Formats: sequence, structure tokens, C-alpha cells
Amino acid sequence: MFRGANKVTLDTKGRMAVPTRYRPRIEDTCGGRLVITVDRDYCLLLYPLPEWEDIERKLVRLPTLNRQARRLQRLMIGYASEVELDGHGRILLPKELREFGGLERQAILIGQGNRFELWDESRWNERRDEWLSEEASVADGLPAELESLSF
Amino acid sequence: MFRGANKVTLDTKGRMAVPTRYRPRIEDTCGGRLVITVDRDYCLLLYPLPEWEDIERKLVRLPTLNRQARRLQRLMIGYASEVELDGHGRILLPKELREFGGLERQAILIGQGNRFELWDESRWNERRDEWLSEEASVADGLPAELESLSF
DNA sequence: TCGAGAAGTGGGAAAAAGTGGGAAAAGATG
DNA sequence: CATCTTTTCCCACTTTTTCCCACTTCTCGA
Repeated sequence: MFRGANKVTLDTKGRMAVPTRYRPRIEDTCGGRLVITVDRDYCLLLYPLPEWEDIERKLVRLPTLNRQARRLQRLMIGYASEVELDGHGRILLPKELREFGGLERQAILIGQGNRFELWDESRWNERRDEWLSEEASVADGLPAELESLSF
Repeated sequence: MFRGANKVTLDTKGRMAVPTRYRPRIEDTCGGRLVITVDRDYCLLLYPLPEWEDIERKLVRLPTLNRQARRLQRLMIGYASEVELDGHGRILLPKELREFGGLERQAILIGQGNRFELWDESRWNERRDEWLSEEASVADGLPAELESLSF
């Protein structure tokens, strides 16, 4: 499981160092090959290649005539790019994806189980604080799974 | 069960000594491995690793396309970091989490059953006094679980 | 009140990780 | 086909992290 938040910096060439503690896992599961794509919240998603392939299979099986499904396919498959760790454990983020995510110099890499999310740092902080302040007030209208959760 | 409030200090490197009376329990249940994450009240939560893994399993099973669920995952899994007691019974709090919790030098560690909460001391004192003054006025409109509690 | 041991705190130095940038290779353009 | 731009690979420097040691403070018993 990937978890945890890491500040990362993109250099002028758009490279990002993957935090070392994730590297062994990434080397093992996919020989350093990741797939990056977009999320509807304007962040990027990073999957180890085999994980991505599972998701891609699910996506292509969705009904082609459903508009929602079609959008999801276009965005997720359309932007998916394969990248590879270089000799220093960095990946090069394609320019299109950097632009999509509004990624400048400072970014946050968020572990999310089988994948990572990559956010522009200031955007992440804004969104996070929005979520935290909303959550309290909407807490009553939760789906059943959430109502019964206790930590 | 962890209980009690302890003043703790963070040093300049962000390390915090775990009070000795909790150490045997922590060594036994998880070999000194804890997971720290965030809470919506801007404090941190500390779980023994196995306890955390239970929670994480619940979280990842939530539906990915549900917005509320997604937020919860992003925050809780996204910030969850594994730490380990060093030779002197200290843990190193990741910078991202220290920033989130506004933790400077003085903090309060609160035992909460299967986990701890860690608060910046001054923030804790403010919030505590807020709760105490609010409680009296809202005490009538309690959810069912609370209505029926007796101490 | 003193002393001994345990707990808490600080900080130095080695090792590891992160960062920047030059130059060769590959690719695009007219 | 020549030239200009982009990409890739590699080297070197800087910063951060980790590990370990030493000092201070506190506690408890004599």
C-alpha cells in the first residue's frame, strides 16, 4: 500500500524525484515503469504499469454509448503516459500533464493505496482546507458505508 | 487502552519522546511501529500499525467515485506515515504532518483507547475551552447514540 | 539532602537522498 | 540535407536524513 504525503519539487525540465521509500516497491512490481494520467479534480494519477493495465481493461469494457463512460475513457486513457525512473529515481512528467495539473515547482505526492496522486502544492492545500471545513457541515448526509464507520 | 494527557516537546528536528508508560504496550503490539495521520480538527492521530491496517482496509473498500469517500481516503490514507521508535523511544514526525497540525515545540499527547491524538498545546487549550463553553448550550439536541449514554 | 539510575534532550558526523546542469544523441523543421 | 530544438544520459554538488553519543533533568530511595 502506498500512503503518506511527500513534498516534491519539479526541476526546470519537469523531472520529479520519487521518494526513496517507495522505490523498492516500484522496482519490484513494475521495474520502475509507471503510468500517469489525469483526474477530474485536476490532479495527476500515477499507477504502477500492471495496476494501470487492470484499470484500462475495466475502462474499455464500459458501454461506449454512455456519455459519462465515454468521458472517463477519453480523459483517463487519452492522457495516460508511460514513464520510467531514471538512474536517480526521477520521472519526467510530460508537459501536457504538467499543464493539466497546474504543476509548477512545488508539488505534493499523495499515496493512495495502489496509486499516487500528484497535486500542485498550493492547490492541494486549498482543496484540503475546503474539504475539512465542508465535511463537518455535510457530515449528516453520508452514504450508508460512511455513517457506520468508526476509527 | 491508551488514556491520559501528556505534555511532550518536539525538538528542532521534529522528534517527540513517547512517554515511557506507553512504550511496553507499543513494543508488544507492533514492535514500535506506529502510523500517524491527520484528523479534521487539525490534530494528528497515532495508531499502532495493526490497528491502522484495520482502518485502512475499511477505507480502501469505499466506492472510489463517491466524493465524500474520496475525500476521506485522500486525507486519511494520503497523510498516513509509518514511523518507528528510535533507540531512545522517540518518533520523528514528518514535516508535512507537523505543518498540518501546527506543531511547534510544545504539544499534548492524548490517549484515546486504540490511538493517540497529538495537538499543538495552545491549540488544544483553546479548543478544549470552546467545547466546554459550547456544550452546555447544545446539550439538548443530541444524536440517538448520545442521548442514551450514561456514565 | 544527597546520590544513583532512568528518562529526556540536544547535537555532531557520516551516509543517503535530492537537485541542477552540461553535453551527447535523437528528433523536428525548413 | 543542414540546422535548430528537444530529449536523454550522466556527473557533480548541496541538502536532508539517520545514527549514535553525551549531557541535562527528573525521580526515588537511602
